[in-house]
Amino acid sequence: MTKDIEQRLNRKNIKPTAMRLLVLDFLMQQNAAISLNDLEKGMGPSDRITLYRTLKTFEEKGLVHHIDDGTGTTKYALCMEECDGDHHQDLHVHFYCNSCKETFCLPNTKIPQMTLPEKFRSEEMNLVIKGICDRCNPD
Amino acid sequence: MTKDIEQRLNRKNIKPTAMRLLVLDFLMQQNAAISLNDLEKGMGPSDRITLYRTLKTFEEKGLVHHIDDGTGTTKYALCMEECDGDHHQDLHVHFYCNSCKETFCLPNTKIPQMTLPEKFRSEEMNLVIKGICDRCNPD
DNA sequence: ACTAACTTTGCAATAGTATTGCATCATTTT
DNA sequence: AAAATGATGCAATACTATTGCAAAGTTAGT
Repeated sequence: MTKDIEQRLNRKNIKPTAMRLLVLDFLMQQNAAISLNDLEKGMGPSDRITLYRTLKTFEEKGLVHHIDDGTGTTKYALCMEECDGDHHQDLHVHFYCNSCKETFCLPNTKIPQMTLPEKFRSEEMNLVIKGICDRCNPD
Repeated sequence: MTKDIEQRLNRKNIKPTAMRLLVLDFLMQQNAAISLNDLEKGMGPSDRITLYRTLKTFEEKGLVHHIDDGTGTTKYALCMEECDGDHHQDLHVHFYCNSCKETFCLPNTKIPQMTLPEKFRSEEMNLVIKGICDRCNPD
């Protein structure tokens, strides 16, 4: 079972250490984006800074992307497999639920094309929508 | 001259103290969004916390809105006059220039309507575009 | 297998932003 | 004029993010 986890690291040129296998495994079990704190609590006892750097490494290599959802706490989520690691702030929307306080990727909701004012050139975009997520919505 | 500044405060039900007049005056002179630090430096010697709370008050009353541009430092900018103070995370786009590191409101660039997945309900949206602003663009 | 070079990990420490508590001063109300 | 309310200033704190450095682990060359 660790095999696919290990391969996933290899495919991104990340040396598969024990720590990294554990972190990736944990990340793959999440359905919402998680903060460093969540990771620290969710994993067995492990050093916070190492976890921090593990996430950093994963991000540099294009395995995860971080989400700034406006809460002041950075969240992390796995990238799509095909993400190439450069501009993976990709074009999908992030959703923060005001009720359950979870942050989700909406991989199928893309940021629409937009015309900027004269001479502005866009390099990355970050769209966070806040509201009520599907599971918290009573309708 | 302070008259219109004072009136602007009054219109938003903000008691026009000396401090607040100064802060609003300063804000009106900016063409980019500013951080608490910018404000502190730009004003004469004044207490950082008071400035912080002044901005908070302005925000609650719908006079300014804050912008989370992903730099980790919250920026503030004046709202349009007609902003009613409730959902003033309005629908305009914010732009962060990777070159001059300034953050701007693009009041005429609105966030397009978008279809969310089933049962997701949107309450606010925050779109930050990063790139090169008009003044830094050589073209 | 052994050492050198490099990478990862863990602990300590620091930086910076955001935020609250409390006492003082000012302003408005009765 | 006293009481109540709001604003200000200082001190202190809470967090998140980040760096330095030394120890441990891994890889490569001989």
